[in-house]
Amino acid sequence: MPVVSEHTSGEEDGVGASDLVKARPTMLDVAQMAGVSLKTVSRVVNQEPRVNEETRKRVEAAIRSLGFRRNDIARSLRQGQTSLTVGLVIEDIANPFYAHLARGVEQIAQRHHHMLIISNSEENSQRERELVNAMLRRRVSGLLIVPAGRDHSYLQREVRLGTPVIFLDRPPVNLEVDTILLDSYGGAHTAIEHLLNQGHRRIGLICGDPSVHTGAGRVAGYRAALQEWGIPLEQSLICFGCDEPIKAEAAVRRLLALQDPPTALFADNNRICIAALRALRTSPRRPALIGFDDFELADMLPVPVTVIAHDPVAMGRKAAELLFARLAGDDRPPQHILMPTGLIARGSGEIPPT
Amino acid sequence: MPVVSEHTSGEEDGVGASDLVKARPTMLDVAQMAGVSLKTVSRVVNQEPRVNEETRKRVEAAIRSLGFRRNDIARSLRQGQTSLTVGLVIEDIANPFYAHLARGVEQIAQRHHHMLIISNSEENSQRERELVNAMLRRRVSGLLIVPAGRDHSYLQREVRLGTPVIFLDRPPVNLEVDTILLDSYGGAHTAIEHLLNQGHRRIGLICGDPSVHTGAGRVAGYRAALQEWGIPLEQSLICFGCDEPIKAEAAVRRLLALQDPPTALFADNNRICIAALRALRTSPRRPALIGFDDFELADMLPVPVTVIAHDPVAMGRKAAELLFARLAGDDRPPQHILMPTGLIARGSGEIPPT
DNA sequence: TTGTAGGCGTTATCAT
DNA sequence: ATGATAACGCCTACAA
Repeated sequence: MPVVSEHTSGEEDGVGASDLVKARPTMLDVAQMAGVSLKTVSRVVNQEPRVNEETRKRVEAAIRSLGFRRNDIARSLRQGQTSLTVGLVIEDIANPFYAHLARGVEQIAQRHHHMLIISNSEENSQRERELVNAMLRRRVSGLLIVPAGRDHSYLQREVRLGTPVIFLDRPPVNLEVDTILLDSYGGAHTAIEHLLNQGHRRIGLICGDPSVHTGAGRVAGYRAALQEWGIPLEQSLICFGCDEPIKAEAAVRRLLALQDPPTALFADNNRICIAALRALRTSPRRPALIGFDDFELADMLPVPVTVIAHDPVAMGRKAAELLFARLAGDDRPPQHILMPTGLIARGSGEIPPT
Repeated sequence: MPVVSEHTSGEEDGVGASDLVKARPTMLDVAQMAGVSLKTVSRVVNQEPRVNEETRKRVEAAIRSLGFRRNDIARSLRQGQTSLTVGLVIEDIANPFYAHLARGVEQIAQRHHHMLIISNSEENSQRERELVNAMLRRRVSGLLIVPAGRDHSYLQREVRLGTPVIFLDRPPVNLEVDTILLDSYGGAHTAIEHLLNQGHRRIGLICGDPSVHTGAGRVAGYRAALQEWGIPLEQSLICFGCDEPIKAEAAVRRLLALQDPPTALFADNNRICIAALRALRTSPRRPALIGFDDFELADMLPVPVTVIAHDPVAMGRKAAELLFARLAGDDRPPQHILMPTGLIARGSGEIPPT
């Protein structure tokens, strides 16, 4: 891996040769100053072995003196298809789940001397596609996508061309590539079973779009657990479309106002869970509550919140590791990885039915 | 699970053909297929005006058929110095403050058709410098930096070369560039004054490294407010070096164990504040508490937390807007912008002294 | 150990 | 309206 020496400073920092000021020095400039050929500069810059110690010193002096910095754009144009950059498309970096995901990705990217381009799709499939295309035009080495859209056939050609693409949190549609998902089904199943074990029989479900994969998996887990216990599904206890906090709050209030309200709630994700907590604050009732996704301060709330937890940093790391394995030649068939979840009992999920 | 047919291609899969499969089409390929010159393809791709409608259609068909995607690396090599990318160096994207900052930056970057490279310095000045250099080698259009290091003269030449550089949250050292800071002094002053107004006279301060600019400003605000009220500074009430949660927790416990413990605490930032809350949980005492930085769920805790709040998204936006103004030719002298802070009283800061 | 020639994929310039 | 040719800054291949 070629590394460039990057000592600056030591130079005249006053006004200096103001004509030279606006020109970014190239290897040619360095070569001329050092009295060698461009190729020799290239050798020094890329720490190639066969360079005379004398020459190297002279070139390095010129590099420092000019403040030369290798142009990685030109480098990657010549050298290969890649720009030592990976692209990450998420919904919103301000959501801690994605921020942690990004953290994990970047840890691995740094290790492989890659930088990370992050873009927010805002859950808009049109934007997702534009962002992906913009990244591909910039020739990212690979792509990590939390998809918003429902059709990813537009990536088929790119994948065939050899760009590693990995889907996170939600699977691709019309595309067969590596996919890393949370065990939504298992997590939801565990949560519901936990509530059933406490004696709850009427369990409300507040979730977002059930046609999104994560939503579907969690609904399926909810259903399966109830069915295993022989408890009939009650549609009035299931609230869909609660993606925005306001809708989730309203849903909770509606559930609690039912003639025969649920004694427990299961919240589909961190944002919905927090919205539910806000709704509960103004309610006389105190149903049990379990949320999918752990979140900061969950343990510090008046009733500490029981959650289905997982490790988004590990998920990001795993995805990035897989991506770099692909870049290194790993050509196994597309992998489907399920990240485990676990219940953390803190109190809110252990409230008995009333 | 939808499975996609994976025919490699309709071509003969001989040795020669498989080479074509791996080749990303260039403008030349498109030109040949459309029977025009490379330059005409370029005109179509870049939506230049003087192209015959007929020709344009033919070229567009070829583009679609080949799945051509302009190589922005080659483009920016030729066209100018920039890669339609801006770099953002922060401490840790998993910290909500930085995540929101990044969100604001990206909003503006998207508007200017730029992508965002984000990197975590982990509060390491060496890493900061490496990341900055890596970004400059990639010829980012501009740089947004939350600095970890204490010397930024290494950026002087780059700044003189015309790359806009903007410092966020902390000022540069040995470098004169645009800087956007929080009003640390004013925020801390407001917080302490608020506590003094409640009757508190012994106010503990838990902060990180006081030589970091934000820390220094907050300490100064603390000092000034006390001095204005004629209250002598007591060193035993001031805890430095509490960057890690464990240290902050220990500091709080130590303060509360004093013979004459403080009746109120001021926490330097969001992480310290949360650490303080954890320490207080196991303590019989209930001092008042105000934290710098708002954080999610602060209003939902058993004692809702009074904070000095500000708007990190707006800060990111402002920084990015300034950056693009610079790129557009704005050559005013380096700007120094102070983002306002405000106190949000929620309860913890209104506990009376005991 | 060092240098020369050519090309990566695009855009700019100048013809036609 | 279209095309030929020369850059952009670097690296690969191949001499010297």
